[in-house]
Amino acid sequence: MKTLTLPPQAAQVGLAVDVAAFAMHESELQVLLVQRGTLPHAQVWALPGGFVQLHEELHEAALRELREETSISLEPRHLEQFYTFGAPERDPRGRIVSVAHLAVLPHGTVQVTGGSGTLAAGWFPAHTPPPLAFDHAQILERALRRLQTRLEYAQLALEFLPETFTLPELQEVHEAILAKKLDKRNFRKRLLAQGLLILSGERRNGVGRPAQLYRRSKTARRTTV
Amino acid sequence: MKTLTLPPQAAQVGLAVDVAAFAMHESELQVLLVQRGTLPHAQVWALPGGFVQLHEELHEAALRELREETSISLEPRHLEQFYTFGAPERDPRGRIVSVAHLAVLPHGTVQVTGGSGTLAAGWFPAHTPPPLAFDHAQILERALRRLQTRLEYAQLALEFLPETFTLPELQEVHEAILAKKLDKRNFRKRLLAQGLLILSGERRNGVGRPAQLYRRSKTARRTTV
DNA sequence: GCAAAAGTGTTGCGTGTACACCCATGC
DNA sequence: GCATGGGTGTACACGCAACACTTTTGC
Repeated sequence: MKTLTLPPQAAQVGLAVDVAAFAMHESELQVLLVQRGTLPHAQVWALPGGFVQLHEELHEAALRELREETSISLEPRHLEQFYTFGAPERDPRGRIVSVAHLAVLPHGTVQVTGGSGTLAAGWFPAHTPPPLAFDHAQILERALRRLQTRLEYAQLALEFLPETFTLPELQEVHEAILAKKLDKRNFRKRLLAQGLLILSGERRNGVGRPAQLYRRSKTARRTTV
Repeated sequence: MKTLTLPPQAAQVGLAVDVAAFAMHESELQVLLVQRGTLPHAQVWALPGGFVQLHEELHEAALRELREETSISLEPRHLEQFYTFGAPERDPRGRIVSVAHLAVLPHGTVQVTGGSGTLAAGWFPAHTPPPLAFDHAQILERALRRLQTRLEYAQLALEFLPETFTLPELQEVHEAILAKKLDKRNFRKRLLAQGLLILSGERRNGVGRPAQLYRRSKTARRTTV
Protein backbone atom coordinates (compact mmCIF):
# COMPACT_ATOMS: atom_id res chain seq x y z
CA MET A 1 0.00 0.00 0.00
CA LYS A 2 1.31 3.40 -0.93
CA THR A 3 2.40 5.62 1.93
CA LEU A 4 0.70 8.95 2.20
CA THR A 5 2.05 12.28 3.19
CA LEU A 6 -0.92 13.68 5.02
CA PRO A 7 -0.31 16.68 7.24
CA PRO A 8 -0.03 15.83 10.94
CA GLN A 9 -3.24 17.60 11.89
CA ALA A 10 -5.28 15.35 9.65
CA ALA A 11 -7.50 13.31 11.93
CA GLN A 12 -7.58 9.60 11.31
CA VAL A 13 -11.10 8.93 10.27
CA GLY A 14 -12.61 6.09 8.34
CA LEU A 15 -14.32 7.00 5.10
CA ALA A 16 -17.25 4.89 4.06
CA VAL A 17 -20.03 4.94 1.52
CA ASP A 18 -23.56 3.72 2.06
CA VAL A 19 -26.10 3.14 -0.67
CA ALA A 20 -29.85 3.47 -0.55
CA ALA A 21 -30.81 1.48 -3.64
CA PHE A 22 -34.44 1.58 -4.73
CA ALA A 23 -36.52 -0.45 -7.11
CA MET A 24 -40.16 -1.12 -7.81
CA HIS A 25 -41.61 -4.47 -6.79
CA GLU A 26 -45.25 -5.35 -6.72
CA SER A 27 -46.40 -1.76 -7.14
CA GLU A 28 -44.37 -0.70 -4.18
CA LEU A 29 -41.17 1.25 -3.72
CA GLN A 30 -38.62 -1.05 -2.16
CA VAL A 31 -35.18 -0.53 -0.74
CA LEU A 32 -32.32 -2.99 -0.83
CA LEU A 33 -30.99 -4.02 2.57
CA VAL A 34 -28.34 -6.44 3.77
CA GLN A 35 -28.19 -8.39 7.00
CA ARG A 36 -24.91 -7.68 8.71
CA GLY A 37 -22.68 -10.65 9.40
CA THR A 38 -20.22 -8.93 11.71
CA LEU A 39 -20.18 -6.77 14.79
CA PRO A 40 -21.34 -4.21 15.53
CA HIS A 41 -25.03 -4.71 14.86
CA ALA A 42 -24.53 -8.30 13.69
CA GLN A 43 -27.70 -9.75 12.14
CA VAL A 44 -29.31 -6.33 11.98
CA TRP A 45 -30.44 -5.02 8.61
CA ALA A 46 -28.51 -2.13 7.11
CA LEU A 47 -27.93 -0.27 3.90
CA PRO A 48 -25.20 -1.85 1.80
CA GLY A 49 -21.95 0.04 2.20
CA GLY A 50 -18.37 -0.11 3.32
CA PHE A 51 -15.03 1.56 3.30
CA VAL A 52 -13.65 3.53 0.40
CA GLN A 53 -10.39 2.28 -1.00
CA LEU A 54 -7.41 4.53 -1.44
CA HIS A 55 -7.55 5.25 -5.14
CA GLU A 56 -11.23 4.85 -5.69
CA GLU A 57 -13.76 7.48 -6.66
CA LEU A 58 -16.61 7.77 -4.19
CA HIS A 59 -19.22 6.60 -6.66
CA GLU A 60 -17.05 3.65 -7.64
CA ALA A 61 -16.85 2.61 -4.03
CA ALA A 62 -20.64 2.82 -3.83
CA LEU A 63 -21.02 0.60 -6.89
CA ARG A 64 -18.47 -1.88 -5.64
CA GLU A 65 -20.08 -2.23 -2.21
CA LEU A 66 -23.47 -2.62 -3.78
CA ARG A 67 -22.20 -5.47 -5.93
CA GLU A 68 -20.12 -7.15 -3.26
CA GLU A 69 -22.74 -7.17 -0.56
CA THR A 70 -25.84 -7.97 -2.53
CA SER A 71 -24.67 -9.97 -5.56
CA ILE A 72 -26.83 -7.96 -7.90
CA SER A 73 -25.96 -8.24 -11.54
CA LEU A 74 -27.63 -5.22 -13.10
CA GLU A 75 -26.05 -1.80 -13.14
CA PRO A 76 -27.90 0.97 -11.35
CA ARG A 77 -29.68 3.32 -13.70
CA HIS A 78 -28.99 6.29 -11.53
CA LEU A 79 -26.40 6.95 -8.85
CA GLU A 80 -25.79 10.15 -6.99
CA GLN A 81 -24.25 11.23 -3.77
CA PHE A 82 -26.78 13.05 -1.60
CA TYR A 83 -25.44 13.71 1.89
CA THR A 84 -22.48 12.99 4.12
CA PHE A 85 -23.14 11.71 7.61
CA GLY A 86 -20.36 12.46 10.05
CA ALA A 87 -21.61 12.66 13.62
CA PRO A 88 -18.67 11.64 15.84
CA GLU A 89 -20.56 8.86 17.63
CA ARG A 90 -22.51 7.46 14.72
CA ASP A 91 -20.35 4.32 14.64
CA PRO A 92 -19.10 2.62 17.83
CA ARG A 93 -15.89 1.53 16.12
CA GLY A 94 -14.57 5.06 15.96
CA ARG A 95 -14.87 8.09 13.76
CA ILE A 96 -16.38 6.90 10.54
CA VAL A 97 -17.84 9.32 8.05
CA SER A 98 -20.21 8.01 5.42
CA VAL A 99 -20.92 9.57 2.06
CA ALA A 100 -24.45 8.39 1.36
CA HIS A 101 -25.56 7.58 -2.17
CA LEU A 102 -28.92 7.16 -3.82
CA ALA A 103 -29.28 4.47 -6.48
CA VAL A 104 -32.10 3.39 -8.73
CA LEU A 105 -32.08 -0.20 -9.93
CA PRO A 106 -33.97 -1.14 -13.05
CA HIS A 107 -37.01 -3.30 -13.16
CA GLY A 108 -36.13 -6.96 -12.95
CA THR A 109 -33.52 -6.62 -10.24
CA VAL A 110 -35.15 -9.21 -8.10
CA GLN A 111 -32.67 -11.84 -7.09
CA VAL A 112 -30.34 -10.68 -4.40
CA THR A 113 -28.28 -12.78 -2.05
CA GLY A 114 -25.85 -11.97 0.67
CA GLY A 115 -22.27 -11.31 -0.33
CA SER A 116 -18.99 -10.80 1.46
CA GLY A 117 -19.62 -10.01 5.08
CA THR A 118 -23.38 -10.20 4.86
CA LEU A 119 -25.72 -12.97 5.87
CA ALA A 120 -28.48 -12.07 3.45
CA ALA A 121 -29.85 -9.39 1.23
CA GLY A 122 -33.41 -8.50 0.43
CA TRP A 123 -35.99 -5.96 -0.58
CA PHE A 124 -38.08 -4.11 1.96
CA PRO A 125 -40.83 -1.50 1.75
CA ALA A 126 -38.94 1.77 1.52
CA HIS A 127 -41.46 3.77 3.53
CA THR A 128 -41.76 1.18 6.29
CA PRO A 129 -38.36 -0.50 6.70
CA PRO A 130 -37.36 -2.86 9.53
CA PRO A 131 -35.11 -1.57 12.33
CA LEU A 132 -31.78 -0.53 10.84
CA ALA A 133 -28.20 -0.48 12.10
CA PHE A 134 -26.25 2.69 12.94
CA ASP A 135 -27.98 5.87 11.72
CA HIS A 136 -29.23 4.15 8.59
CA ALA A 137 -32.86 4.99 9.33
CA GLN A 138 -31.96 8.68 9.05
CA ILE A 139 -29.99 8.04 5.90
CA LEU A 140 -32.90 6.22 4.33
CA GLU A 141 -35.29 8.97 5.30
CA ARG A 142 -33.15 11.60 3.64
CA ALA A 143 -32.72 9.39 0.59
CA LEU A 144 -36.47 9.19 0.21
CA ARG A 145 -36.82 12.94 0.42
CA ARG A 146 -34.14 13.36 -2.22
CA LEU A 147 -35.86 10.86 -4.45
CA GLN A 148 -39.10 12.77 -4.12
CA THR A 149 -37.58 16.10 -5.06
CA ARG A 150 -35.66 14.55 -7.94
CA LEU A 151 -38.89 13.23 -9.33
CA GLU A 152 -40.30 16.69 -9.98
CA TYR A 153 -37.64 17.77 -12.39
CA ALA A 154 -36.09 14.84 -14.06
CA GLN A 155 -37.22 11.74 -15.79
CA LEU A 156 -35.83 9.67 -12.94
CA ALA A 157 -39.01 7.63 -12.65
CA LEU A 158 -38.28 6.09 -16.05
CA GLU A 159 -35.18 4.47 -14.60
CA PHE A 160 -37.36 2.19 -12.51
CA LEU A 161 -39.01 0.63 -15.52
CA PRO A 162 -38.00 -1.68 -18.35
CA GLU A 163 -37.40 -0.52 -21.91
CA THR A 164 -41.08 -0.32 -22.71
CA PHE A 165 -43.79 0.39 -20.23
CA THR A 166 -47.34 1.60 -19.95
CA LEU A 167 -48.57 4.86 -18.51
CA PRO A 168 -50.34 3.16 -15.60
CA GLU A 169 -47.02 1.51 -14.72
CA LEU A 170 -45.24 4.82 -14.79
CA GLN A 171 -47.93 6.34 -12.65
CA GLU A 172 -47.45 3.54 -10.15
CA VAL A 173 -43.79 4.46 -9.82
CA HIS A 174 -44.64 8.07 -9.12
CA GLU A 175 -47.29 7.13 -6.61
CA ALA A 176 -44.97 4.72 -4.84
CA ILE A 177 -42.24 7.31 -4.46
CA LEU A 178 -44.51 10.15 -3.42
CA ALA A 179 -46.59 7.85 -1.25
CA LYS A 180 -49.83 9.35 -2.53
CA LYS A 181 -52.38 8.83 -5.24
CA LEU A 182 -52.30 10.90 -8.40
CA ASP A 183 -55.06 11.84 -10.80
CA LYS A 184 -54.88 9.70 -13.90
CA ARG A 185 -55.83 12.36 -16.44
CA ASN A 186 -53.60 15.04 -15.00
CA PHE A 187 -50.71 12.64 -14.77
CA ARG A 188 -51.00 11.69 -18.42
CA LYS A 189 -51.37 15.24 -19.56
CA ARG A 190 -48.29 16.35 -17.68
CA LEU A 191 -46.07 13.46 -18.68
CA LEU A 192 -47.02 13.50 -22.34
CA ALA A 193 -46.56 17.27 -22.49
CA GLN A 194 -42.93 16.83 -21.47
CA GLY A 195 -42.24 15.04 -24.73
CA LEU A 196 -40.03 12.43 -23.11
CA LEU A 197 -42.23 9.51 -24.10
CA ILE A 198 -42.85 8.07 -27.52
CA LEU A 199 -45.63 5.69 -28.33
CA SER A 200 -44.31 2.25 -29.06
CA GLY A 201 -47.49 1.18 -30.85
CA GLU A 202 -47.65 -2.29 -29.43
CA ARG A 203 -49.92 -3.46 -26.72
CA ARG A 204 -49.58 -5.70 -23.74
CA ASN A 205 -52.12 -8.22 -22.67
CA GLY A 206 -53.51 -8.05 -19.20
CA VAL A 207 -56.78 -8.37 -17.42
CA GLY A 208 -58.77 -5.44 -18.73
CA ARG A 209 -58.33 -3.22 -21.72
CA PRO A 210 -54.75 -3.47 -23.02
CA ALA A 211 -52.54 -0.48 -22.36
CA GLN A 212 -50.42 1.27 -24.93
CA LEU A 213 -46.69 0.82 -24.66
CA TYR A 214 -44.27 3.70 -24.51
CA ARG A 215 -40.52 4.02 -24.52
CA ARG A 216 -38.36 6.94 -23.53
CA SER A 217 -37.41 9.23 -26.37
CA LYS A 218 -33.72 9.35 -27.23
CA THR A 219 -33.63 13.05 -26.48
CA ALA A 220 -34.31 12.38 -22.81
CA ARG A 221 -31.22 14.23 -21.78
CA ARG A 222 -32.49 17.37 -20.08
CA THR A 223 -30.56 17.49 -16.81
CA THR A 224 -31.27 21.16 -16.23
CA VAL A 225 -29.74 21.49 -12.79
CA MET B 1 -4.70 11.24 20.92
CA LYS B 2 -7.17 8.43 21.36
CA THR B 3 -6.43 5.27 19.48
CA LEU B 4 -9.11 4.05 17.14
CA THR B 5 -10.22 0.56 16.38
CA LEU B 6 -10.99 0.96 12.73
CA PRO B 7 -11.29 -2.19 10.65
CA PRO B 8 -8.17 -3.02 8.63
CA GLN B 9 -9.82 -2.39 5.28
CA ALA B 10 -10.53 1.23 6.18
CA ALA B 11 -8.42 3.33 3.87
CA GLN B 12 -6.41 6.06 5.46
CA VAL B 13 -7.88 9.21 4.04
CA GLY B 14 -7.80 12.75 5.24
CA LEU B 15 -11.15 14.33 5.98
CA ALA B 16 -11.46 18.03 5.39
CA VAL B 17 -14.14 20.66 5.22
CA ASP B 18 -14.18 23.65 2.91
CA VAL B 19 -16.50 26.61 3.24
CA ALA B 20 -17.91 28.84 0.55
CA ALA B 21 -18.99 31.85 2.62
CA PHE B 22 -21.01 34.53 0.89
CA ALA B 23 -21.97 38.07 1.77
CA MET B 24 -23.24 41.15 0.02
CA HIS B 25 -20.84 44.03 -0.51
CA GLU B 26 -21.47 47.03 -2.68
CA SER B 27 -24.51 45.52 -4.34
CA GLU B 28 -22.54 42.47 -5.34
CA LEU B 29 -22.42 38.89 -4.16
CA GLN B 30 -18.98 38.24 -2.75
CA VAL B 31 -17.20 35.14 -1.58
CA LEU B 32 -14.66 34.93 1.22
CA LEU B 33 -11.26 33.61 0.16
CA VAL B 34 -7.95 33.09 1.94
CA GLN B 35 -4.47 33.26 0.52
CA ARG B 36 -2.66 30.05 1.32
CA GLY B 37 0.54 30.34 3.31
CA THR B 38 1.77 26.79 2.83
CA LEU B 39 2.44 24.30 0.10
CA PRO B 40 0.84 23.09 -2.00
CA HIS B 41 -0.56 26.10 -3.84
CA ALA B 42 1.22 28.58 -1.55
CA GLN B 43 0.04 32.15 -2.14
CA VAL B 44 -2.87 30.97 -4.23
CA TRP B 45 -6.38 31.97 -3.17
CA ALA B 46 -8.60 29.21 -1.83
CA LEU B 47 -11.80 28.63 0.08
CA PRO B 48 -11.24 28.56 3.83
CA GLY B 49 -11.09 25.01 5.09
CA GLY B 50 -9.04 22.37 6.80
CA PHE B 51 -9.01 19.05 8.48
CA VAL B 52 -11.76 17.75 10.69
CA GLN B 53 -10.74 16.91 14.23
CA LEU B 54 -11.50 13.57 15.76
CA HIS B 55 -14.49 14.39 17.90
CA GLU B 56 -15.88 17.26 15.94
CA GLU B 57 -19.13 17.49 14.04
CA LEU B 58 -18.66 18.37 10.40
CA HIS B 59 -20.43 21.69 10.67
CA GLU B 60 -18.40 22.56 13.77
CA ALA B 61 -15.22 21.96 11.82
CA ALA B 62 -16.51 24.25 9.12
CA LEU B 63 -17.24 27.01 11.63
CA ARG B 64 -13.87 26.59 13.30
CA GLU B 65 -11.91 26.76 10.07
CA LEU B 66 -13.86 29.79 8.97
CA ARG B 67 -12.98 31.58 12.19
CA GLU B 68 -9.37 30.44 12.34
CA GLU B 69 -8.44 31.30 8.81
CA THR B 70 -10.29 34.55 8.32
CA SER B 71 -10.59 36.13 11.77
CA ILE B 72 -14.23 36.97 11.23
CA SER B 73 -16.17 37.76 14.35
CA LEU B 74 -19.79 37.32 13.29
CA GLU B 75 -21.53 34.00 13.23
CA PRO B 76 -22.80 32.74 9.89
CA ARG B 77 -26.53 33.13 9.50
CA HIS B 78 -26.82 29.95 7.49
CA LEU B 79 -24.60 26.93 7.23
CA GLU B 80 -25.25 23.76 5.32
CA GLN B 81 -23.28 20.95 3.85
CA PHE B 82 -23.89 20.70 0.12
CA TYR B 83 -21.53 18.23 -1.52
CA THR B 84 -18.56 16.00 -0.80
CA PHE B 85 -15.61 16.16 -3.16
CA GLY B 86 -13.54 13.02 -3.16
CA ALA B 87 -11.70 12.54 -6.45
CA PRO B 88 -8.54 10.54 -5.65
CA GLU B 89 -6.17 13.08 -7.19
CA ARG B 90 -7.82 16.28 -6.09
CA ASP B 91 -5.08 17.00 -3.55
CA PRO B 92 -1.39 16.26 -4.29
CA ARG B 93 -0.70 15.43 -0.65
CA GLY B 94 -2.71 12.24 -0.81
CA ARG B 95 -6.27 11.11 -0.54
CA ILE B 96 -8.16 13.97 1.00
CA VAL B 97 -11.92 14.11 0.88
CA SER B 98 -13.62 17.42 1.49
CA VAL B 99 -17.14 17.96 2.74
CA ALA B 100 -18.04 21.32 1.23
CA HIS B 101 -20.25 23.76 3.12
CA LEU B 102 -22.21 26.81 2.12
CA ALA B 103 -22.33 29.74 4.56
CA VAL B 104 -24.09 33.08 4.53
CA LEU B 105 -22.51 35.87 6.54
CA PRO B 106 -24.62 38.79 7.67
CA HIS B 107 -24.28 42.30 6.43
CA GLY B 108 -21.40 44.10 8.10
CA THR B 109 -18.94 41.25 7.90
CA VAL B 110 -16.35 43.38 6.21
CA GLN B 111 -13.08 43.18 8.03
CA VAL B 112 -11.26 39.97 7.45
CA THR B 113 -7.60 39.24 7.93
CA GLY B 114 -5.50 36.19 7.46
CA GLY B 115 -5.39 33.71 10.31
CA SER B 116 -3.43 30.62 11.13
CA GLY B 117 -1.73 29.31 8.04
CA THR B 118 -3.03 31.99 5.74
CA LEU B 119 -1.33 35.09 4.41
CA ALA B 120 -4.47 37.11 3.92
CA ALA B 121 -8.23 36.92 3.60
CA GLY B 122 -10.54 38.95 1.46
CA TRP B 123 -13.78 39.28 -0.42
CA PHE B 124 -14.02 38.58 -4.12
CA PRO B 125 -16.83 38.72 -6.67
CA ALA B 126 -18.51 35.36 -6.35
CA HIS B 127 -19.35 35.02 -10.03
CA THR B 128 -15.87 36.03 -11.22
CA PRO B 129 -13.34 34.77 -8.68
CA PRO B 130 -9.56 34.76 -9.10
CA PRO B 131 -7.75 31.47 -9.90
CA LEU B 132 -8.30 29.07 -7.03
CA ALA B 133 -6.27 26.25 -5.50
CA PHE B 134 -7.14 22.56 -5.81
CA ASP B 135 -10.64 21.97 -7.19
CA HIS B 136 -12.04 24.97 -5.38
CA ALA B 137 -13.33 26.58 -8.55
CA GLN B 138 -15.64 23.59 -9.00
CA ILE B 139 -16.66 23.74 -5.36
CA LEU B 140 -17.50 27.42 -5.66
CA GLU B 141 -19.49 26.83 -8.81
CA ARG B 142 -21.59 24.19 -7.15
CA ALA B 143 -22.04 26.39 -4.09
CA LEU B 144 -23.44 29.15 -6.29
CA ARG B 145 -25.89 26.79 -7.89
CA ARG B 146 -27.03 25.58 -4.49
CA LEU B 147 -27.45 29.14 -3.32
CA GLN B 148 -29.60 29.91 -6.32
CA THR B 149 -31.91 26.96 -5.81
CA ARG B 150 -32.16 27.66 -2.07
CA LEU B 151 -33.32 31.16 -2.86
CA GLU B 152 -36.51 29.98 -4.51
CA TYR B 153 -37.93 28.28 -1.49
CA ALA B 154 -36.54 29.77 1.63
CA GLN B 155 -36.02 33.17 3.06
CA LEU B 156 -32.29 32.72 2.75
CA ALA B 157 -31.84 36.12 1.14
CA LEU B 158 -32.82 37.75 4.42
CA GLU B 159 -29.72 36.33 6.04
CA PHE B 160 -27.58 38.62 3.94
CA LEU B 161 -29.13 41.77 5.40
CA PRO B 162 -29.11 43.58 8.73
CA GLU B 163 -32.02 43.56 11.15
CA THR B 164 -33.98 46.12 9.19
CA PHE B 165 -33.74 46.64 5.47
CA THR B 166 -35.60 48.07 2.52
CA LEU B 167 -37.23 46.21 -0.31
CA PRO B 168 -34.79 47.59 -2.89
CA GLU B 169 -31.96 46.25 -0.75
CA LEU B 170 -33.56 42.83 -0.60
CA GLN B 171 -34.08 42.90 -4.33
CA GLU B 172 -30.39 43.67 -4.77
CA VAL B 173 -29.52 40.50 -2.87
CA HIS B 174 -31.72 38.40 -5.10
CA GLU B 175 -30.35 40.00 -8.23
CA ALA B 176 -26.76 39.49 -7.09
CA ILE B 177 -27.28 35.82 -6.38
CA LEU B 178 -29.24 35.08 -9.52
CA ALA B 179 -27.00 37.32 -11.60
CA LYS B 180 -29.96 38.87 -13.37
CA LYS B 181 -32.32 41.80 -13.08
CA LEU B 182 -35.76 41.36 -11.59
CA ASP B 183 -38.95 43.32 -12.09
CA LYS B 184 -39.56 45.64 -9.15
CA ARG B 185 -43.33 45.27 -8.98
CA ASN B 186 -43.36 41.51 -9.37
CA PHE B 187 -40.60 41.13 -6.82
CA ARG B 188 -42.50 43.18 -4.23
CA LYS B 189 -45.73 41.39 -4.86
CA ARG B 190 -44.15 37.99 -4.48
CA LEU B 191 -42.13 38.77 -1.39
CA LEU B 192 -44.92 40.56 0.46
CA ALA B 193 -47.33 37.74 -0.38
CA GLN B 194 -45.09 35.31 1.48
CA GLY B 195 -45.81 37.09 4.72
CA LEU B 196 -42.25 36.88 5.97
CA LEU B 197 -41.77 40.63 6.13
CA ILE B 198 -43.32 43.12 8.50
CA LEU B 199 -43.27 46.84 7.98
CA SER B 200 -41.02 48.54 10.48
CA GLY B 201 -42.63 51.94 9.93
CA GLU B 202 -39.45 53.93 10.02
CA ARG B 203 -37.70 55.43 7.07
CA ARG B 204 -34.12 55.72 6.02
CA ASN B 205 -32.64 58.80 4.40
CA GLY B 206 -30.94 58.45 1.07
CA VAL B 207 -30.65 60.26 -2.19
CA GLY B 208 -34.16 60.06 -3.57
CA ARG B 209 -37.43 59.20 -1.97
CA PRO B 210 -36.90 57.38 1.33
CA ALA B 211 -37.68 53.69 1.38
CA GLN B 212 -39.76 51.95 3.96
CA LEU B 213 -37.99 49.68 6.39
CA TYR B 214 -38.94 46.09 6.95
CA ARG B 215 -37.85 43.42 9.36
CA ARG B 216 -38.33 39.68 9.18
CA SER B 217 -41.34 38.31 10.93
CA LYS B 218 -40.68 36.25 14.05
CA THR B 219 -41.71 33.05 12.37
CA ALA B 220 -38.75 33.28 10.00
CA ARG B 221 -36.27 31.16 11.84
CA ARG B 222 -32.56 30.90 11.43
CA THR B 223 -31.44 28.14 9.16
CA THR B 224 -28.06 27.25 10.59
CA VAL B 225 -27.67 23.51 11.01
C1' DG C 1 -38.12 72.61 -10.48
C1' DC C 2 -35.36 68.84 -11.25
C1' DA C 3 -32.79 64.80 -10.29
C1' DA C 4 -33.04 60.40 -8.06
C1' DA C 5 -34.93 56.59 -6.16
C1' DA C 6 -39.41 54.48 -4.15
C1' DG C 7 -43.72 52.98 -4.81
C1' DT C 8 -47.97 51.15 -7.18
C1' DG C 9 -52.06 47.57 -10.65
C1' DT C 10 -53.73 45.27 -14.44
C1' DT C 11 -53.72 41.84 -17.98
C1' DG C 12 -52.48 37.54 -20.34
C1' DC C 13 -50.65 33.13 -20.23
C1' DG C 14 -49.25 28.84 -18.69
C1' DT C 15 -49.59 25.33 -15.20
C1' DG C 16 -51.83 22.50 -11.83
C1' DT C 17 -56.09 20.56 -10.09
C1' DA C 18 -60.68 18.87 -9.64
C1' DC C 19 -63.84 15.97 -11.64
C1' DA C 20 -67.07 11.47 -14.55
C1' DC C 21 -67.74 8.78 -18.27
C1' DC C 22 -66.81 5.63 -22.24
C1' DC C 23 -63.65 1.91 -24.34
C1' DA C 24 -61.38 -2.52 -25.23
C1' DT C 25 -60.54 -6.87 -23.83
C1' DG C 26 -60.95 -11.76 -21.26
C1' DC C 27 -63.88 -14.76 -19.31
C1' DG D 1 -72.84 -9.39 -20.56
C1' DC D 2 -70.00 -8.21 -17.06
C1' DA D 3 -65.83 -7.44 -14.67
C1' DT D 4 -61.46 -5.20 -15.16
C1' DG D 5 -58.45 -1.86 -16.03
C1' DG D 6 -57.28 1.84 -19.93
C1' DG D 7 -58.20 6.03 -21.91
C1' DT D 8 -60.19 10.79 -22.62
C1' DG D 9 -61.68 16.76 -21.91
C1' DT D 10 -63.18 20.82 -19.60
C1' DA D 11 -63.42 24.49 -16.25
C1' DC D 12 -61.47 27.08 -12.56
C1' DA D 13 -57.73 28.91 -9.53
C1' DC D 14 -53.28 30.41 -9.05
C1' DG D 15 -48.71 32.11 -9.94
C1' DC D 16 -45.60 34.40 -12.95
C1' DA D 17 -44.21 37.79 -16.40
C1' DA D 18 -44.81 41.92 -18.97
C1' DC D 19 -45.48 46.59 -18.73
C1' DA D 20 -45.32 52.88 -17.32
C1' DC D 21 -46.39 56.29 -14.48
C1' DT D 22 -46.74 58.85 -9.96
C1' DT D 23 -44.72 60.08 -5.38
C1' DT D 24 -41.44 61.74 -2.15
C1' DT D 25 -37.44 63.64 -0.92
C1' DG D 26 -32.66 66.61 -1.33
C1' DC D 27 -30.55 70.11 -3.57
